[in-house]
Amino acid sequence: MDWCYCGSAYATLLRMPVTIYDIAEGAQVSIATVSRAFNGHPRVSDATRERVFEVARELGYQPHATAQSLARKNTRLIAAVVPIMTSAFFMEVLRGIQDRLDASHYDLVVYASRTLDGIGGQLDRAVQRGRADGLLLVSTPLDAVRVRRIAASRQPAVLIDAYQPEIDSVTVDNRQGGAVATRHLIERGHERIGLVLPVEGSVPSDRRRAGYEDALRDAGLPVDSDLIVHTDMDLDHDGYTLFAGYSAMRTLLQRFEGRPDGPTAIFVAADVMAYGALRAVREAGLEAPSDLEVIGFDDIESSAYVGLSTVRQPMYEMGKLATEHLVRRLEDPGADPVHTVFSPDLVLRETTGEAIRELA
Amino acid sequence: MDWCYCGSAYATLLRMPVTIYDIAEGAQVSIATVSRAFNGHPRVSDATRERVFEVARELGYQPHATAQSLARKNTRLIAAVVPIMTSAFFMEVLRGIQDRLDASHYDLVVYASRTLDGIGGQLDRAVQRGRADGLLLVSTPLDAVRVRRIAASRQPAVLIDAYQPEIDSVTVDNRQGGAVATRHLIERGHERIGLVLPVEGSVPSDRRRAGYEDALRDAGLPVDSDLIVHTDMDLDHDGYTLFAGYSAMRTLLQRFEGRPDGPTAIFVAADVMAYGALRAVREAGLEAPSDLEVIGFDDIESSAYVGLSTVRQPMYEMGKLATEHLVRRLEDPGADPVHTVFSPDLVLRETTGEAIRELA
DNA sequence: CAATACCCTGGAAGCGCTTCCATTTTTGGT
DNA sequence: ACCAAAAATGGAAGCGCTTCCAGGGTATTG
Repeated sequence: MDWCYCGSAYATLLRMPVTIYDIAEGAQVSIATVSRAFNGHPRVSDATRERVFEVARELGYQPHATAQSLARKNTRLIAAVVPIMTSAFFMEVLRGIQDRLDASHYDLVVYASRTLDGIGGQLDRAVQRGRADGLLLVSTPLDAVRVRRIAASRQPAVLIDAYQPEIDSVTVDNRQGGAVATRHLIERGHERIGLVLPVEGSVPSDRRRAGYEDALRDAGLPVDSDLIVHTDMDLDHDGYTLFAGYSAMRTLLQRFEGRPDGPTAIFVAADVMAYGALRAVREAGLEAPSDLEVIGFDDIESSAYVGLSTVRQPMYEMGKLATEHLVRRLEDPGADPVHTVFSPDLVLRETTGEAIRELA
Repeated sequence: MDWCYCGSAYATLLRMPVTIYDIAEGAQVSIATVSRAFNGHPRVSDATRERVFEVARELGYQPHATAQSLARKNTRLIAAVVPIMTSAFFMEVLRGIQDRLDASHYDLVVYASRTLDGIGGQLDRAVQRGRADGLLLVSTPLDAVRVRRIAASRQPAVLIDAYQPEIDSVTVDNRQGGAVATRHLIERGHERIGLVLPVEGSVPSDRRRAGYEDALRDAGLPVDSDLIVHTDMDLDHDGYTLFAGYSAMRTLLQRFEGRPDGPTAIFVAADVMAYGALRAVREAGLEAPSDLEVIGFDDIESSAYVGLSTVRQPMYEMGKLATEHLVRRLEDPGADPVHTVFSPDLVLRETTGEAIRELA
């Protein structure tokens, strides 16, 4: 090599970060050319490109992400806002998001909060100007103010498991799911069907409850509020926890203790909660499905092991599709909002009397 | 108000993003003063500060995160690199990280990959200059090259569930954990103890195996490789899956079918896998713990429901503590590496013959 | 009342990159 | 060999903020 990059050598000596200027100096070109070479711009001669890369490699140059973001006016970051809630639900959605993002050049910033209250603050951080290029909001309830703030932020957003007319969304039909689960129990001959729910006010569970009532009414059965129980504690994940299901189920069991009109089947609004409910059932000396049939909602991974009948929500697919929409909208900001609604599927296993079958 | 910010009004009209210049103009001060006001700099008169905030609120100004990052030379972003592996494990660690981060001004970028192969690329993205201020590497095996690259990136890093002499780390003593689990089975009178492992080469599981062998040797029992089985499939999460446990267990069961020297107890290297293993046991017409006792490793949430005896790994605490270390190091870059090793705890439940007890 | 100190504020230089525009060099056609 | 067109390159202006340095105003002190 007959060129000399004293400046760079000096920088190296001081362990200074290597900048585009060092490369320019080393390769005897302008920084504009270095930039173009690195960005695959066509108007750079092969010889120059080679030389630039050579020097860059030698000096261990990496473009500075923040500087690129500022100059390009985009961060290559997607923000996902998540109230952890059912952690398994979140995990699956996140997997879907990640998988789609892997194929893009976006990285993922996760804003998680433990409660619905905390979620507002997380959202605000995510929406900060210059933080991320797009927003993925999972199970995030939005008031009008926040919807406006999101619109004002000019960041494309996609809702997952939540709905707003003016924003793209990917949801599952919770009401239909609730109806499907309940109808299945009805078809199995049950007339007294219990319902175990997380805290009041959670939108998805309210809709599942609506579906439950639909199915009962369609079958000409009464809706008995004695058969419905909300978690009153463990608000940590909005009541979508094993323990919340356990304690709610105990409440229900105790309520009907010694009475002849107790439930013969239970619809639990989330699989994690159903695990807890099943535990309570066992502790009461009862057996599922012989004494009490149980069906959940979600179909998280371990439900296959537990043998829990449930309503499957395509969580992974929802995350993936939402990300797909977001990435598309990032490239083409116009276009009307798209709303995708998945239909939940019934998955039958032991807890509603299905025989054990092989996994996979 | 007697001042006028025509420029700002104009900007608002065009829906241009509001910058520090608009605020400066509106409040009749320089941008330097606006910046100082927003950063809580003491040398700003109360009157000026008020005026700046007033205008900012009116215009809906938010500082531009990227521009701040470039000027401040820090991103207020922490990168967490995670091979998803046992998703429950990851979730718990992530919760710990998030909880600690909530109390700071850092946001979290998650780099996840499905396999150990993919993790390298994720790491490279996370390490990019100007991307994040610090690194949290969960269960990430590092070769010498990567260790050097991390050092070169000048980003503080903390390893979780992995060890490198020159980098801060938070781990659990997997070997001890393996020994604890095995010793418990030995104490319960078992002499033929099976071992179910994920793919070969996973560092934590290798150490758990070492502990298993330690305990056997200490008890004067032979290490019989026939009793040890690795997953040969489902490399998706490195074999840390329900199905991988199921299939490995089936292999083991078939191997000893009809033989009198089969295992009477099994140590499964991860709870998720243990769920699959238990399933295989049931399908074989056996019952845990009466026919076969089973102990897992991790103590993920649902294990309490399943009644799985296991070795508890304080995942949440590990994430939280690692983040604590990282944040500290971010403020004080010097200082020698700190290595924290947690001791795993034995958690006894039904699958090793413990009676059902109440939850929580 | 002048001198010293202290506060508050503004000017301006970056942070490291992208990209428009202009200029120089090369290519190809005749 | 000459000219127009195309290709390659450089100059320079940002992107939106932080922060150093210095200037000017007001308050404090001898």
